Amino acid sequence: MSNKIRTRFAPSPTGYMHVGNLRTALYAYLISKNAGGDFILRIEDTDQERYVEGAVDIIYSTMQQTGLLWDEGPDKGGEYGPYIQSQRQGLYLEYAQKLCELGGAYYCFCNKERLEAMKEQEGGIAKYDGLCRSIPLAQALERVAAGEAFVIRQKMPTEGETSFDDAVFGHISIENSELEDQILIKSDGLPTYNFANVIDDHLMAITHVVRGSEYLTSTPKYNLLYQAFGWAPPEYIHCPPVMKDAQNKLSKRNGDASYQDLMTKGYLSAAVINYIALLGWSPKGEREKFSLNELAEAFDISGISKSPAIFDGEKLRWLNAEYLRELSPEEFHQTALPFIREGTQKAQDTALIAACLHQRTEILSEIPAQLDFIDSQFDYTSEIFVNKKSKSGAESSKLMLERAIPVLEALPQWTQEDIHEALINLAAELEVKNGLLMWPVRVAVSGKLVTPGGAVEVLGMVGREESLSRLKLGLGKLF
RNA sequence: GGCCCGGUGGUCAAGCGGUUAAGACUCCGCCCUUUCACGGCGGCAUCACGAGUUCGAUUCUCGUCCGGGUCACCA
Repeated sequence: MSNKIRTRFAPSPTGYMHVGNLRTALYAYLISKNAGGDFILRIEDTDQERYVEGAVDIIYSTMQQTGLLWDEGPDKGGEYGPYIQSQRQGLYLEYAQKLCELGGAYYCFCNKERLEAMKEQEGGIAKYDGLCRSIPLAQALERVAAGEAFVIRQKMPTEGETSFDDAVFGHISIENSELEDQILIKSDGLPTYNFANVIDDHLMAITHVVRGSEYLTSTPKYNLLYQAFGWAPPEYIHCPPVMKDAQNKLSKRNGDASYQDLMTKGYLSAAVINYIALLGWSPKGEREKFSLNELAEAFDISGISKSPAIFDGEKLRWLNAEYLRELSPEEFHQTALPFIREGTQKAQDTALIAACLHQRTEILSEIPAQLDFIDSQFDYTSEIFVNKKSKSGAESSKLMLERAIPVLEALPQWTQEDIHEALINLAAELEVKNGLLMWPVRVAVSGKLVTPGGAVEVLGMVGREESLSRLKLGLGKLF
């Protein structure tokens, strides 16, 4: 009826959602949304042995958190349901039988022993020899009725070649002699992935098939299936793989690149989506930051690259930092709060801490370690009072601390404004650069060379009483 | 091994026969500055190799090398 674009993401519930999967889902989503089309979620669980409990929930939650919302799916319904392959079982066998009648497939009664023996003879790599091709359909049907075990195989042409045009890779052509009579229906009656995929994509009216490039060479087999049924094949958009390094694809076993892992490390969902969109796709202009909606608007299949892309954690960090910085002070305070509390329980003014952290945080999980000086002070030596750039040394620090302590003690209120004013005025009075005074104050209160904030902020974070006591302690180290 | 695909700086990448070969991350330097960071400015660094086509190749063709994928009753 309509020419609406329909794409689908069709994962198998076999474990975690890694970045490569997520990117495929993202591209499928973007391609449909760019054209105002529909995005369908289908669960491909035809392999009962690899099914992992809870995997479906991970798929749901990941897609929801990232905003890849589906228009039709198992939980949502739609006019092409059901959207879980195990609930469509009977369907596939029916179509396979029909294909046998059409001459595109045949029943095969060869047992696994024969197949394995054949493979062994050929040195590990052997195509099925087509022994059962010659069994007349009527006879095969009788054997099936008699209860004999069988599979259904696709009948490949033996000559010529089959080709198709991929939206990314262009024209792909494969000799038919390379193609095996692949199994469509397994002996357990369930379809293989390749078969179920074709049936479902057709029945669900999928117009654009988006998937990894590992399917590139099997696509001719798909098209032969479409042809045998007399159906129009979809557009194919094969995506290059996401790599961990030059040799290895990104995978759960290789590292920690699952979406969930990134979330616990303190990455923002929007940053992850933005980053992986750029892994293998390049926008027209020079802009790199895109929200999901902006991506949908800008996405263009012609920008998808053919070559593999290595996942670069450095750049993700940078992008994540950009997203963090874009947050309003309130938003940042809120999202960082759990991490701030992990670093300090005593601190009163978490808004001040958040404000200091805001421009220095790349990933949230780095926050606690930066705050370790607040609740308790580490021991340090007087060496940290020496800083070349501030021209600070032991002698100057001693003097600065001696003068700063009474000034701070005399402060009626421990606010950032008052502390700042008092210290700036003191420096002016002593006719020294701010840095010369600020350095010893900051290191004495924190005990650290690097802190998320200057002297004024650190005093505020640690609090009046504790700060003064630490300043005196620091001064003591200088004698 | 057969077949398919790919190869621009360390990484992501633009580029479609003539460019000083964009841009981003990283790294380095300078400025700003109350440490670090942020921000600003500047810098280092790339067309895998060899032929051919062409007045001219990063762009086209072939070969070599390197890498990936695929050849399951897995998806």
